[in-house]
Amino acid sequence: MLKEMDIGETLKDAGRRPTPQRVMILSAIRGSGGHVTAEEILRKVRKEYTFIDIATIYRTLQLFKRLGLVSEIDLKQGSTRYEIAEKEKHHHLVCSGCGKSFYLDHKRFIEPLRLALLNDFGFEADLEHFAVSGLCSQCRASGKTSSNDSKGGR
Amino acid sequence: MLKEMDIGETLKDAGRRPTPQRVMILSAIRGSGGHVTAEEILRKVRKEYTFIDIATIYRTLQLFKRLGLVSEIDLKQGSTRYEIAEKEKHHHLVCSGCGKSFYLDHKRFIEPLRLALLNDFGFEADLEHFAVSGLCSQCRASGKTSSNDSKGGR
DNA sequence: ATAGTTGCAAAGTGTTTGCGCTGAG
DNA sequence: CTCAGCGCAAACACTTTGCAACTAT
Repeated sequence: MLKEMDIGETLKDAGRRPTPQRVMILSAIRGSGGHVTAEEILRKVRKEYTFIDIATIYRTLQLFKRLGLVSEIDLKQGSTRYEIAEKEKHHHLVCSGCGKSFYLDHKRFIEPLRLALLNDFGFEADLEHFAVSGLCSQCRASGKTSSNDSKGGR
Repeated sequence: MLKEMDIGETLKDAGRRPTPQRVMILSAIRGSGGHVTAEEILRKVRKEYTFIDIATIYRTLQLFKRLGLVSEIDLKQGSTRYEIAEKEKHHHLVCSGCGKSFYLDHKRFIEPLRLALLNDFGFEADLEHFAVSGLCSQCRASGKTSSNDSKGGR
């Protein structure tokens, strides 16, 4: 459970300033309970502070990424998403029916694959953070098909 | 071994014309021995026919995709790549050191994951075609680090 | 004629950059 | 003072779209 305080520390340690914008951006991500796009962060922060610009969001996200505060996920939904970095490696199942995403434990599901690739090919897979799309059980039950034609939605 | 002929059949069956552009685009992909970007196809085809436009490439790629002639891969390297569609499902290992990519068999490596997700979560993963980035054995041997900072390169 | 196809130019996304102004150290 | 950080506008890379001309049937 990181608290607001941390951002100050982390930023100062890196010789950066904990500006209001940065604090707002971080809490916007925190308050979203998941992974958000830059655009979504922009909208959230604008409720508090109208003048924030998308460039600031992107610059801040890059900074946060470098500092290990957030991590990036590409859910293949057009734009990159960001979430608060956690110590435990994990991935996402993204339902193309309802858009929801689910936590996928690394050790149990992904590590075996990583090891297999390493053993069989000597390939050191970078499975830091990725997303598997598909249909969640609910959507399957309600008879949706994997109408995942990408582009367009939203 | 599909031959040039097939494109004619496939297109005609779909009520489309096997135009020179389309033939050239398909053989450009074939002749690339792997997965290519739209831009790369453009360059290849232009050697034969200077006036081809990138829009035609994209339109044709969409058409080919719909007809099942090519499949799309997002190697996360900026632009989408395309390759000749094969019957056997497979994926790619993409080395972030040398850029090379390697074939990854579906049944052996990915199907187990798919089944696990289905059993454990009832999640029907759409693991059609994806790419795992990392370092190939050669690059590991030659001491490269996973300097995969994405964006920017080229 | 009719419908499919093309080149060209323009528009669209999502993201990044240049720049001058501001404000903390 | 000095440099990080900001908002703004413009640039960027990749992809899509509108349109008028063209072409096989």
